[in-house]
Amino acid sequence: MERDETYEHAQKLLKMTGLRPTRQRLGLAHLLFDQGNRHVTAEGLHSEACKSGLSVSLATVYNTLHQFMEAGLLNQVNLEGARTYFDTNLEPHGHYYFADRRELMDVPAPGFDKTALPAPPEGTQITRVDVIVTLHDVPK
Amino acid sequence: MERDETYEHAQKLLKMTGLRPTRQRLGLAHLLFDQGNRHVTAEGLHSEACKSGLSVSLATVYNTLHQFMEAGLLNQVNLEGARTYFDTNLEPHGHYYFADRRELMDVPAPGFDKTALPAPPEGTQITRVDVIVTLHDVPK
DNA sequence: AACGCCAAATAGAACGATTCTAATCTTATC
DNA sequence: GATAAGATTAGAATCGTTCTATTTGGCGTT
Repeated sequence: MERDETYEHAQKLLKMTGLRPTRQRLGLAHLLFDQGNRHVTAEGLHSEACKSGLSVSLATVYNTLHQFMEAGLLNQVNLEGARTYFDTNLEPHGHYYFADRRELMDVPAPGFDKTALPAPPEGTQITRVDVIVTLHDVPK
Repeated sequence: MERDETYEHAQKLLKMTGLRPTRQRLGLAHLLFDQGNRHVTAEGLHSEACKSGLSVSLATVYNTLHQFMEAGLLNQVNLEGARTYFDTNLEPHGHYYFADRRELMDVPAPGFDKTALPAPPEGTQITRVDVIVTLHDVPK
């Protein structure tokens, strides 16, 4: 019995967004959304895709990640060192950044209340709130 | 009566840190610390220095900003787009990021409690907490 | 004031992550 | 299966930043 490669779930997501279900987008959607919440970089996802046998260029990975962002399927996380991470968890939450390992983890309880923020200055509106807790290994 | 260019305050700061009071470091310290809290980028500070008649290279601005960080005179703020800002406000606080203007402002009341964060995972310690509230102009 | 040592400053090359460009290939439609 | 619009591609270009090798400058000693 063969492995099912129809990517039903990914198909459905793409249909929702109106993006054409190309081989690359399907494969990337599958990697991103069919295994629980993830934090990926473009480079990371690209090499993962290549390993899994999906032929896709780095430029397309960038394009696709941005399109998924636009479509509201992903969130961006910005942190030190120019590296951008993409997060499949759409709930409001914070992040632990394990600096020594360059890895991200959701903070279960962000410990801050978005609604408790002071009203933003006149003529502006809040578009995102990022809470990043940077961690280093304790030297022993 | 001539303008006083001895930069007393800057001199004092450099003495405290043990960094040699070179012309460049004095000038930059003066720009950074003698006019209230500031948020600067390396590029921004460099062009400001040039305009004010201080001859300094971009590399030196980067070096100096990092040395001031090491010395605890500055904090770094990381946000989208690979651009790093340096902040002279050393108190714990959050930031508004005016995305349309690419400008930073301190958030008077951060609206979160650092102590309310869950204990970090075993073997790690919190080295920084960044709270960034991104704002966009309201289209009217 | 001249000497010399070493830290600091410099220009420009190198770098990593990302975006752009122009050509080629796919997909959906007729 | 021809067509047009959209998607993918390799590689060049860009941005902010760091590195490198060389020159300059601060400062304690003669």
